[in-house]
Amino acid sequence: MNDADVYGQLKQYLGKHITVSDEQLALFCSKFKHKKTKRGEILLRADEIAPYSYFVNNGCLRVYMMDAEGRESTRFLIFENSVGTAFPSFTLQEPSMAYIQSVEPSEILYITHKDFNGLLDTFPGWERVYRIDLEREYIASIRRIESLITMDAKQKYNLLMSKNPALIQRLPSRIIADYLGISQETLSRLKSKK
Amino acid sequence: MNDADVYGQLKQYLGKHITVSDEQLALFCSKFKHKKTKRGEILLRADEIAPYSYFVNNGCLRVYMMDAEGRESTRFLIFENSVGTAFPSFTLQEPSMAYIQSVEPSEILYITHKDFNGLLDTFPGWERVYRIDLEREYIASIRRIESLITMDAKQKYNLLMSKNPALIQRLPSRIIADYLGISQETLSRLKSKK
DNA sequence: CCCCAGATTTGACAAATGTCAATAAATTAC
DNA sequence: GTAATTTATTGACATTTGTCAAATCTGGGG
Repeated sequence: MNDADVYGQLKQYLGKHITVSDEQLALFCSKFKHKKTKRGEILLRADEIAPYSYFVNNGCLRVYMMDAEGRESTRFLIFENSVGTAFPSFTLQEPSMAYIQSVEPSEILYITHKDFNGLLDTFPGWERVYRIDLEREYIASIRRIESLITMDAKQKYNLLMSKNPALIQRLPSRIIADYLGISQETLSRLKSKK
Repeated sequence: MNDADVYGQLKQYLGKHITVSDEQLALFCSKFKHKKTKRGEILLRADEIAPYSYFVNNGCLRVYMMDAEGRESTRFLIFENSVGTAFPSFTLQEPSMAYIQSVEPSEILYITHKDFNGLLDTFPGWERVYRIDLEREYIASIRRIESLITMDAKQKYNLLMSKNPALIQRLPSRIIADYLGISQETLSRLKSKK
């Protein structure tokens, strides 16, 4: 894939919801910069204000918290062809509770908060696309809350298996465990028993 | 409060974000119907498609799920001066996993899905107000996910106490417990110990 | 104002999950 | 390819939380 293609997936993502001219698309994409990350690279640290929102071309970003004892909890995962960041920090421009890490070597696009908000004011249809995306992500978070307040460890794991098996194959089980809010030992036992 | 005033809070809510003319406000409000509910009244049952989104003038609505054994889990609470519904069902117009119940005698406004979407297309500024509200609620849900995957029962209760003491005073502890995803007995013991 | 259904508390016990430590397996970096 | 490092598994045990049952409390409706 040459440099001219790095915006192809972003254009497709936008085109799924609205139809815009090629010049408009080019203008939209010009706000995004391109970057390749190494495995394990940290893109944001806690207490920093998230400057960017990311579109993942390939690879995976992980938004996670760390407690005083160094224990990590994965709040969110961002895979190919989706947008994400440390959402509260980016949106409110306040210090982040979370880190962002590239769990795989990834190829990503990123946009500043200022440019992001600028597009909302100036780019026709972008506020709608973003709003619909927000609805989708909010619904996903509601489903996750439901599973967290109603299910035990095995049920949560089985649900993830059925809804997102790719995630389980792809990520180390340590991350699966702290995404589900259980210990790695418990997860390991679930896998062998069931 | 007479009938002419039932839209006062909704107008204030809208006015917090954008400035609109009185006629526009009146048009906006005309899409909302007014209703008083009894304590315990069910507004939506699981498997129904949520027809309405609600603005609560006073009182409190509760969005909850019920498992096969009849155990309830509170997904969401909607207090005065805020908007809410069984969000996934209302937004996607698909059968709801959740019930909506009025936990107190309440006074509410409600709007159909069709009118809600109509306003997004026709009412200047409404998509923005709604989008910003979505961001706020999505952030709240992220915070809740964080507390669910990182905290034990006592920590979750203490957090709720510090962030939302009114909620604890106002609602029966059975509901507090299933909002936190713990049993009422565990909650009762936390309260006496700490 | 009283009664009663529902809510809360408490006790005894069971089950689920976490913690710590040791070992085994896998993956990365060189 | 191999050593070094991380990751995953397993065992033993502690802790938390859930479950069921009974007793007590409470507040809303008549």
